[in-house]
Amino acid sequence: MSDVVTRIAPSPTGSLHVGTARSALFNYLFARKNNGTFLGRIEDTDRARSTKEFEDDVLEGLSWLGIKPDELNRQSERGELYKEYLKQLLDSGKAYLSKEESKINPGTQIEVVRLKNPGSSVSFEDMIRGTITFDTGELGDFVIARSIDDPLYHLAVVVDDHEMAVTHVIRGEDHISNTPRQILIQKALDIPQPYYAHIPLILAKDRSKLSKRHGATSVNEYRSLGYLPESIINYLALLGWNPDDNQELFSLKDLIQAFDIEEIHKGGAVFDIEKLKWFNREYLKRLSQSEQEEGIETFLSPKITESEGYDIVRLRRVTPLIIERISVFSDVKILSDEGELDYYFIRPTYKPESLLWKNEGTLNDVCSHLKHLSTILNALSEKEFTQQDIKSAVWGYAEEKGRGTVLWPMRYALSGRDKSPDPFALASVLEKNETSARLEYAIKLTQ
RNA sequence: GGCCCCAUCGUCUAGUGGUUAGGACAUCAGGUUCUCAUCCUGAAAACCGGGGUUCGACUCCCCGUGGGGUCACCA
Repeated sequence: MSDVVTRIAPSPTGSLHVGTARSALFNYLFARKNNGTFLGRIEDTDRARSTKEFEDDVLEGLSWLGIKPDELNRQSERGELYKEYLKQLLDSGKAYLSKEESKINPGTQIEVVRLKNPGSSVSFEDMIRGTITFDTGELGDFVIARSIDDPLYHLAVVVDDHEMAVTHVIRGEDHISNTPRQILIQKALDIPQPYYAHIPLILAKDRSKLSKRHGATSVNEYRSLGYLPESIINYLALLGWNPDDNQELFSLKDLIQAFDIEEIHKGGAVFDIEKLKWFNREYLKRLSQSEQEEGIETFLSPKITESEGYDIVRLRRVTPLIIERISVFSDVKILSDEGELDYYFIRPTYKPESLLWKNEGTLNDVCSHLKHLSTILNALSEKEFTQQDIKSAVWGYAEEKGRGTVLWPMRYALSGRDKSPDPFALASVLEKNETSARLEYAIKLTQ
């Protein structure tokens, strides 16, 4: 086989769609697997709808995911090339100029270029689906350029894939019905046909093609929610492709190793955000402590970051506890908006009755428990104020008086919340001074 | 509607003629030091239907049914 060349050919008319990202990924994987080249080509022949902003968005998205093309081209810069091929087609009589009324601007006359369609039956070998046959009769003499200087998609694609020596066209299933047209152009130009592989579509929950109306579809949206590129890559790869074994976690390197284009499925796959979240959590756990801190900090509410008790040391201690409760960094925003993270940084206030375990017992009992706890904890040095040490110090007393009756008020005094991490973790994270201050506050409340 | 593609738990999937149809996510139940989360264990959950072929079909063939894609002077 000659050197493998694949390509991703997005049109910059929108933000990088997850489907485009997956097509790019499969092209990237196939190229790398075969020591080939992965090309990028901006398909901006529709100048009215293409923008520089979207182009940047798409390109940035791809490099963020780690699948940046080896080379990049823009169709808008290759006009001369298409013109040459168009002339060749015209000269050989395989295409012709046709004066007709514009469909876009009714009333005005334009001269489009149409391909003379022999109306033959066309078939091609799809690497994923096998032989696909079309009767091209119904296609008629379709338009391949608005004018000699203004090529349309099908012409540009065929010319570029040929000029760039693309060997494998790996693209979405929605292009299957475009393929016969492109083959017709290839035949008219007498240029060879690349290998085709049409990958299944990413579907929404209702099993239709995933589009904006179904919610977040662009890579950038997920990126700004704090999803990790590794998890998006991993998830997208497993949507429509699977290795032989039960392995689920794959780095890009692993994917190149394991990837086999023949194993890509034929049926579409529903995009399941829950599974994506699961992947994201797995990669979140594998992040370094400082990366975790940084991610958390960007989503913490101002109420917390601007509070007096907020500092980076506290954040550092608290990070593992937060990571345990989120699957995406943006969950931090949800949690902090709900006040679930306040107590790590801000001293809580609450009604004294809340300190009662299951609403039983008396405030008097609670007071004496808290006093005893305070004494025990004060006996510990700041260095000994670890989760383990605190637990061993308190455990005996809790066992003796009843775990709930002791632990609930202790935890509540530290968090002011019905739900929170356990009191030992809380105390060690808050450190000795803040812990005793909060206990003192609770003791006062109960007196 | 024409043409084309597809079809295993709710979802992603393993399976290539003989399996208790396996795994993961989600769900539910139980357990782990008070609550929450984590973690552990377990449970429920699928071969679209009908014909063939075959000693034997989830696996092969045909026909239905269902779903999807596409029918531009967009890409």
